[in-house]
Amino acid sequence: MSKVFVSAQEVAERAGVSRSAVSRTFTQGASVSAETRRKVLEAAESLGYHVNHLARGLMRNESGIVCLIVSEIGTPYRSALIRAITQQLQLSGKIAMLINTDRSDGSVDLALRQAIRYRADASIILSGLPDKRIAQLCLKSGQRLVLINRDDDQEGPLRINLDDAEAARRVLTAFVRAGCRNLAFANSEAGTPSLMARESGFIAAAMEMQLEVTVARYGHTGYEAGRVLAQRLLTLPHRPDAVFCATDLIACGFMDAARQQFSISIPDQLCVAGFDDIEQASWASYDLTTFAQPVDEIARTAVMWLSQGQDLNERVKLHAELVWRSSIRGG
Amino acid sequence: MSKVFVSAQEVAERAGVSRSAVSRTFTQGASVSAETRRKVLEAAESLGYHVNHLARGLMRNESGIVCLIVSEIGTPYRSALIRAITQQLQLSGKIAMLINTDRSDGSVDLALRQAIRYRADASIILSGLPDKRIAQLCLKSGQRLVLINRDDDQEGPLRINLDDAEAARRVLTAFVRAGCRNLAFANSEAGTPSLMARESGFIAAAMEMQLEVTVARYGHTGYEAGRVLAQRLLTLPHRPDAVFCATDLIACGFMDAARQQFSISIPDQLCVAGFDDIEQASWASYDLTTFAQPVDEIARTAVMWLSQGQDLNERVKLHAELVWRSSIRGG
DNA sequence: CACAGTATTGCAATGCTGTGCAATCCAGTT
DNA sequence: AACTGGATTGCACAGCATTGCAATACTGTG
Repeated sequence: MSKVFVSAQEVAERAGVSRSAVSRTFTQGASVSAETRRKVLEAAESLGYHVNHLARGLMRNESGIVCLIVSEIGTPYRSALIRAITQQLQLSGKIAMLINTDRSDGSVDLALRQAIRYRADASIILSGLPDKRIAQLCLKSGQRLVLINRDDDQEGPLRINLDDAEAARRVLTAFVRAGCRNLAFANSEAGTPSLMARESGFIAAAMEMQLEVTVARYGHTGYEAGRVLAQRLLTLPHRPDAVFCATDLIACGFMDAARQQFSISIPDQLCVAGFDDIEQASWASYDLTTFAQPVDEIARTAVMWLSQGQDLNERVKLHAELVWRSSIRGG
Repeated sequence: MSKVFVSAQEVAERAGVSRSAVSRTFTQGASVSAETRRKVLEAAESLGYHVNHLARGLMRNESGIVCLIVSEIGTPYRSALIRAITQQLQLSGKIAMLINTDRSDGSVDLALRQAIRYRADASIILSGLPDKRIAQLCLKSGQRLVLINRDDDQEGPLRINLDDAEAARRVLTAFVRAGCRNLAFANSEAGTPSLMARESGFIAAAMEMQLEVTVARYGHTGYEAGRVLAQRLLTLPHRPDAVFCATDLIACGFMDAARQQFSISIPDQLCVAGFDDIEQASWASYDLTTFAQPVDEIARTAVMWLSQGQDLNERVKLHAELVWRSSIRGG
């Protein structure tokens, strides 16, 4: 309980060198003789010395910390993304600070303030959008910002998005090829840009083929919403024979309700598509045709951008690959 | 790209006070007049000042950082626990650093070293066990350690575990009451203490009732393992009529394989129980009887212990509540 | 052996904040 | 008016590591 970390000073004394020598031993590319280095490392090892990154960050004006601002951490897609990002960050010598914004809604701003306090080199935002003023404050402080799947026209941050509309078009083609004419779109009420892009992309593609789409929206983006949406859409006079769900979680709920409460056989009587390719989509009970979020590519893109000095204010659109499974006929 | 954070010095100049006054304004319980406070806050707001937690941590010898050392972040149970812990940490004014140890295997030690470098006040370990020497180093530095679900006899850390054996006993009772006699246990090869405790607890309870248990182990703890285990156990001459799966993920895989490949009806021909109560266990396709990991209680216990000064070296056993659903007959 | 050139090393300043200590201010009291 | 006690305030040091600069050690060459 003494809380005594050993400092470079002590290592220096034990090794019989100056404090600078210790510092240089632990700094990439600094000039130290092999002999000094050996003595320092030995002393450090025996005392249990570790460079104090707080002090280093203070001095270098670069903490090595990257803030991950996330809501709904327990969700399959989010947690997969977190996994990928932390891995990439660690590979490039940085470390992730995780901020959970599930509580209130001003909390993204709170999170960004926290990021500033710890002098994070960057923040990666996977939940709501930050207030423009605070985002500017971050950028002005030299902190970089990455927005994932939340389209925004602010200048400065890197914005990574998927080709949602393109994906929606492909789903439509698949549905039509399977002989479906009675289309539906199952969405949540969250209204995030990527969800809305899937919805409007789907509707637009349908319109080109003279087809109509019944849209239903309900609650948060999750399994339960899928069940409720199934209740709504499958009790319509013209029952849909194909439904594109805005996310896999919604699709799972939808499929379960369709089978158990309406005894509908998938894909014979109803074709279903999802989005995200969460692990559960591949489970035998669902075997859902869906679009894979390129989580590793997203993570690589974000972290690479953080390491580069130039090219602020960029916009990247990544491709979501169709993963064909048995929830759509034909293929 | 200027990377210029505003410092207390600048705020002091703008407000026409000393730097100490600024510091005191942002320190709980320090003595500042209302007028000075007002001037400081105003200047701080207009300049966009935020206390530098790196410097504060350096000075106070208390960074406010808690390291979460986790493997398999994308897994439902793990991510739910991360969510609960980050929430609790934030409520008590701390912040989580997330370290992903999925890569190599010495990585828990690497992670702890990282924790020391950032002078984390504590580390919470949800993955492998740390080398004893390094754990000692952490404790000696005044860093606290929490081990969740990984029993270990080291002195110093808080160890939080569940009553796995007790749970196993209750499952057995339920199986017997449902008329099952041909018992099986489906485990992974991971061999973590909690998994093994469930296994041996189940076997011990069965033995008391003169029943035998067929044990199978395979691969990592996940859905795929469940499928393989089903292949093995359901092709035995004496096919089991009840199986206790070490985790819900295994149970989901097991159920899917049982139904689709063996056309077994659950719970009529086979009773299934799981452990963790992940979200998917409540999905209609599974509706799995299982034990709820008290994630919020775990998180509260851990964070509370971190805030208290005394009582190092403690051992806490929490209760996993049975969640009764339809995968076991009767109820 | 002298000298140029390079590799090491130590000094001291720097980054930012918290806090003990002494000085100062203010209000209230006799 | 002098004095007392408490609240504020500023000074200066501490905490830890990085790094420019100048001094020193070392290597090789003519």
